[in-house]
Parts: sequence; C-alpha cells; structure tokens
Amino acid sequence: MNQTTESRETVQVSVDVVLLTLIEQQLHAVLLKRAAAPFAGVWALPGGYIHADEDADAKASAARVLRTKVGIEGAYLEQLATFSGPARDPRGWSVAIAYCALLPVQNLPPDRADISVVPVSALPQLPFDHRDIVDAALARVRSKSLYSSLPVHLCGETFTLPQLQQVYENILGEPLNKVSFRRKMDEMDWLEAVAGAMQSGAAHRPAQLYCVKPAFRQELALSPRGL
Amino acid sequence: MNQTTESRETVQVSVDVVLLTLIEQQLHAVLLKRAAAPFAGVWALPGGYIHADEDADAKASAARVLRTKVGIEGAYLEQLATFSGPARDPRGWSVAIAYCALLPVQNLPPDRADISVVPVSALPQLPFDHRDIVDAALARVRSKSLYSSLPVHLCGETFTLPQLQQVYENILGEPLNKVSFRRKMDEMDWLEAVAGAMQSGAAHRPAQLYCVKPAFRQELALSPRGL
DNA sequence: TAAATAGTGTCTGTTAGACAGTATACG
DNA sequence: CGTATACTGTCTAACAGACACTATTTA
Repeated sequence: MNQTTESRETVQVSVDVVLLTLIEQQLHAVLLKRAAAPFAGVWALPGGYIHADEDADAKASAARVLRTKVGIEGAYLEQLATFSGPARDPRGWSVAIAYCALLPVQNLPPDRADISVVPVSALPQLPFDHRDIVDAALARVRSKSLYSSLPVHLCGETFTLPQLQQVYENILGEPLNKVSFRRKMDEMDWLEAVAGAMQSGAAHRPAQLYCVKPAFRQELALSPRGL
Repeated sequence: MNQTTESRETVQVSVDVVLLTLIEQQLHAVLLKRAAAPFAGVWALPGGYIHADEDADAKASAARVLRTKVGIEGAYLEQLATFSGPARDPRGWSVAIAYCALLPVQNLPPDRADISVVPVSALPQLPFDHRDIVDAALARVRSKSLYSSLPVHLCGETFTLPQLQQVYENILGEPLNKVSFRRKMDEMDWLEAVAGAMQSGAAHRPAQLYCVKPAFRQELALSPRGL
C-alpha cells in the first residue's frame, strides 16, 4: 500500500490465462485470435482487463475471461505470477496477472475460427511477453507434477491408474516406475475406486476406474517426498 | 491483454514487501508506520505505488520501496503472489503485487521510530490484507526451505554449518539430523569453505566457515529430493 | 584434564526401482 | 490357447536418520 498520496502515470492491469490440456500425449495451449489492437488478428493468450464493477478478484477475472472469451467453465485455476514493465505492452507500463488453467480435453469448447489449440512444443510467435508466461506455466505444471495431484485436473471425471500414470509421464516427459507410481497413489490416498471396471473392449484385463476423492476436487494434494 | 477497448473503473496497483530476518532464532518481519491515510499511524508492510516513470518492473518497485522507505539494499527479493479485490483497500478495487525479501539481521537499518521489527509469531493487527500476505510469505519461505538454499539469504557473508543448520531449523520449526544435513550440503555443492576457521573463543573445537558459491549468490539452488 | 561443540564412520530402517510373476480380458 | 495389458509380490539398491566415536578448542 502506498505511504504517500502522490499520483503517477496510470498502470494498466490485465489478466492472462495459460489454458492447458492434454491431447494425444502432448500438452497443448489454447490461443485466441486477438480482435482488437494492438496485435489485432494475432494468436495470443486469452486475457482481458479486470472489470472492477463485477470481478470479486483477479481469479474471478480469469474465470470470466475463460467463460466469456473461450466458452469454458470449471477449469482448475491457479495464479502463476505477475508480469510487469514498460515494454511488455506497446500501450505503456502494464501489469499482467497470469493464471494457469487445466482442463480435460473433452471439456474444451467446440471448434471455432478464433480459437486455436496448439502443442506447447510448436507454439507460434506470441505477442507481448506471452511466451514468457507460457514458459512459466509449463515450468510450474511440470514442477508441481513432481509432488502433487495437479495432473488429475487434466483427466476426466474417472480414469484408470495406467491412464493417470501416462498423464504424469506426458507432462514430465519421462517414464515412471509402475510399482512406485501405484504405491504412491495408494499411500497418498487421493483417489477412490469406482464400482465398475473399465473394459473398453480391449483384448486384455480391464483396469479399475478411479475418481478423485471429493476433498481434493478443487484443492491440490501434496506428497511430502515427491512423485 | 485485453481483447476489447472499453475502459473501466480504475484499478490501483501497488507493491507490498514482506521483509523477513532471523533474530534470536525467530523469524521477524519489518513493519513501517504508515505516514498517510488510510490507516495513517498504523504498522503495516512496507509498500507503495508503482512509479511508471522510474521502475523497470514490479520487482524494481519493491527494491525501490526497500531502499527509500526502509533504507536497505541488496536483500534477496522474490515475487510471492498478487492480491486483489474490491475490499482489501478502502479506496476501492486494488491490486497488490506482494514480494518476499530476506535479509541477514546485521544488514538491517539502524533503529528508527517508524520501523518495527517484530517476531512473526507476535504480529500486531495489520491493515488491508497484510496478514494474509505475511502468511503467504511464511508458507513460501518454509516450504522452499525444505528443498532449496533459500535460508542462506538469512545468513551473513560467511557462516558455519552448525549456524546454517540452526537457521533451517528455526525456519522449519523442527530439529534436523546433523549427519543428513551435512551430507546434503556436501552433495548439493552450494557452499565453499573459507580459508580460516571460526574460533570465536568458544570453549570447544572451532567450526569451519563457509560462503555461498558465487553461482548461487543471487539465484536459488534446488535439491531434487528435499532437505 | 574436564567440558563443550565440531566433524565423521557406520549401522539400520525406510523408500524407490527392477523384475518377474499372476490375473483377466479378447480373439 | 495366445496375446496383451492390469495388477501384485519380492528382491535390491539408494537414502535418511540414529548412534557413537574422534577432534580441537577454552577454562
């Protein structure tokens, strides 16, 4: 809070969201074609100014951006970091509160001309410092996947342990030990088995379906020693 | 970034700093007596508006606040989180980019009437949402101390391993195993021994002095598996 | 030489990964 | 019954903590 009453050059405050999903074993980010200047017509992160008259806080602004501009609801949302400076936006000194959002691929909105879902390994050039923001999101998601239940937010309502392990492996970019993974999931007690097993007609033993325990639905669960 | 050009109610952006130091085995926070309304005369976190005409980014604003309002320089600075909403400041919808700063006690400024250094376990009532910000800083410092070299920023230029272990223990609030701690410090290779040993006239074997390796002076070093 | 803390060697229990086995579906 | 994947039992290697021992200073 300020200790003086002097007024200074205005600072623009916006919210930017890195919306990630997992498609065909690869993390993808959702980009929006910018409607207005600057960078009109360019693919960029979904974002927008804070609406002081309707947003309860910046997280609510991010949720509103996802709802009104991307058309999704219920994504896992977590504040990432705040980016600032005179050069990141050509309009002048600006502040962007960046959020990271995770969504199962099946909850993505239907195809739209102004929405692009691209692998994070093949992003186009992004305006502002959006590339830095995406990089920060990827670093955060990868590091948190080492010791938390964060990746469950990329799975649907129910999933099998082999599926969940694959999600972890896709995010981390390295194979995990099956026995250790299942032992951890068991110890952490984040999941509960659903009555019916998944058969899916595959020519092998069906896998048990699990869902996240209600207590961890919105919150993250942490593991003391990783994995 | 915004996708529209509409303009809305203004949002105030400030920077708040949780400056922590270790005094007599206890974490202390530095509070400043507010000079201006709101909450004039009340102890609060050092903070201030961003000066768009001189600050390179919000971190520079935080460093400037520490320099001009608290009188310190060279503290370890790390962005914490951004707090926002219509209710946190009586002047209206506001955004506070919070930073956490660590400083060895010997680098604190000389006593001043408008500066108070209080144990974090005995903080007074704080205005705005400064209590939430302090709590976030403590949670961050404690969790990062589990797997990084962050506590070295609370030590002076040189220190002994028993001293450093005590800093970790004071932050974490629990005793650490001496053998394991020294084994980790050795494996991580963050420190280097200084030529002379510290005797300090104590009636026992003197301890080797260490300093942080130059590569980790400003950056943090992480440990893959904790401690 | 007694007291006090620094620093080290080694044992043991815990945890993580490798491997191989059993279970259960489909064709 | 062959194949493919789910799941489990068990061995082994790596790691962390406990304990005890040696080292070096002052009084």
